[in-house]
Amino acid sequence: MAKDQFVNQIADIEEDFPRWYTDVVLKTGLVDYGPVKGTMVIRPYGYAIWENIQKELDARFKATGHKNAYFPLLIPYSFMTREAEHVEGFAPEVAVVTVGGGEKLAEPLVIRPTSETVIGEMYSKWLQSYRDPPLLSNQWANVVRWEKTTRPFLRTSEFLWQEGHTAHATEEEAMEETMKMLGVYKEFAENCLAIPVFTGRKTEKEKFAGAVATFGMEAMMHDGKSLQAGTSHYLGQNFSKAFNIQFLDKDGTHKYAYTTSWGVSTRLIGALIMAHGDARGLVLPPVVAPIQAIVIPIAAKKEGVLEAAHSLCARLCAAGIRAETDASDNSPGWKFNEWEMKGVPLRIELGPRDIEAGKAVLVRRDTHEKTEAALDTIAETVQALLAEIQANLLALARERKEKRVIRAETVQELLAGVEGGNFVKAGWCGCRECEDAIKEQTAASARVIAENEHADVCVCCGKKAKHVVLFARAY
RNA sequence: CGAGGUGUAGCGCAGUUUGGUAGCGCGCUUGGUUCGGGACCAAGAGGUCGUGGGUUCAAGUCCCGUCACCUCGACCA
Repeated sequence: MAKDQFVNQIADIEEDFPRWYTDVVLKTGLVDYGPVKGTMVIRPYGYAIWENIQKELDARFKATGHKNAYFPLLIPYSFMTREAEHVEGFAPEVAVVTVGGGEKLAEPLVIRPTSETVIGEMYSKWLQSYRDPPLLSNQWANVVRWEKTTRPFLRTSEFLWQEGHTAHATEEEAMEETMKMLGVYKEFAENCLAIPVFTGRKTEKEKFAGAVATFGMEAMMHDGKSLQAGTSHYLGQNFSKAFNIQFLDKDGTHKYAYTTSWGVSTRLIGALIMAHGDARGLVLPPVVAPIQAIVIPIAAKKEGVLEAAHSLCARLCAAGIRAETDASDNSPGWKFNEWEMKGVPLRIELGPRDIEAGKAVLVRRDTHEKTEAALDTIAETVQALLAEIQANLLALARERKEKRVIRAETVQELLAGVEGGNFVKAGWCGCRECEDAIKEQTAASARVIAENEHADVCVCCGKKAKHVVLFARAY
């Protein structure tokens, strides 16, 4: 089969990955550009992925004791300035409302870039007694950050996310929460998105503005670059002091709480696309795929074919499978290509020959393997295949992740490594100068600090190494 | 913010060098034949050429400005 038979709609994934990405997100109907620079419209097919992500994550947040709430979009500008590092980090990219109801506002309002400040303000009211903590909230919301360069899902001026915010009585509990939620993210990424991730602490340079410590999960994309897929911050008492989040302890004294925040965004959809996509387009893991199985009637106008397709589809839906029938007038070949580009995990072909034989043809998106299945037991067969596809995608991503991590002893090796599309582990002395120098010479940044690993010397300055750091070029 | 590129029908593009009737492919509409890897025939609809100004008898085409988007880099969650 000729290669261009499949890919004439989108740029070559190996030749021009950025173009491939834009082609795919637009042509599969995930997203469209909004009328304002840097904004995106998340179209139904893309939003359905987000809804599936939300469903999975929300259940995990609730299982770990968090409750959903909603805090206001508009935040008094003065709130931003109460935490010194926070305002320094976010001031350059906030959107500010200065006029309301036709009149200039006495105090400008920030459109939230994140909600630590406004939630801190509320927590200071709600936290009174030592009996109150922990406060465990999550909100699903939009945030605005005035980005200079944008790409759909990866970096947009406005995006959707969840942000968890918690307040605890002790440092230990807050730290435990921070790590627990990082673990929740990691488990979700692997089991739902089929994306294995690297987790670990961020360097001072890379941490969240206002945090004591930031922990991140990093995912490897098709081109070997890294995407920060989620973060969990230990905020210490930075925000509790700035917003006076105190409680009266058993000993009769007021104590500042220890807070955390953690978030993942619609960027995860970008991660999904760039981690699993191939020459034909999207490859979506069944757990989050909007359509898990697409039924394609062959010779649909022949007596009984369309009816049989609809009834097969209804049977799958009844079994809890997200299935649809493509009853459009396009030719079967056109539909095969279209639904492959859209990343549907399983295609089911049903034609007159199949109906007569009481079977259907199943084609996997991940391996393109064709099998036949008896119509009587098709729901079970499909369920099993979807589970196999989910597992296979994770296995493939794991294999790539393991294969593409190398170790470097010199900056030259580090450079060669990232240029070859690898993540590179290297010793680091812990100083900012070396981190900056490495970034400058290799265009790679410190993604996370690797745990339980040892290196003798810093890859940059040759002094004694404090940590092993995972370096990569990043989105 | 720096460098490069692109704006012409819903989408993708040609036409701009050398100013002179607005084109092509896909898609769309109607009817018919098809259907197991992007089917075919016939007849149609659809464009103030991103935008503002200038030059000219005449501007998609030349000149100046401006806006938007894309890529790479810088900056940044």
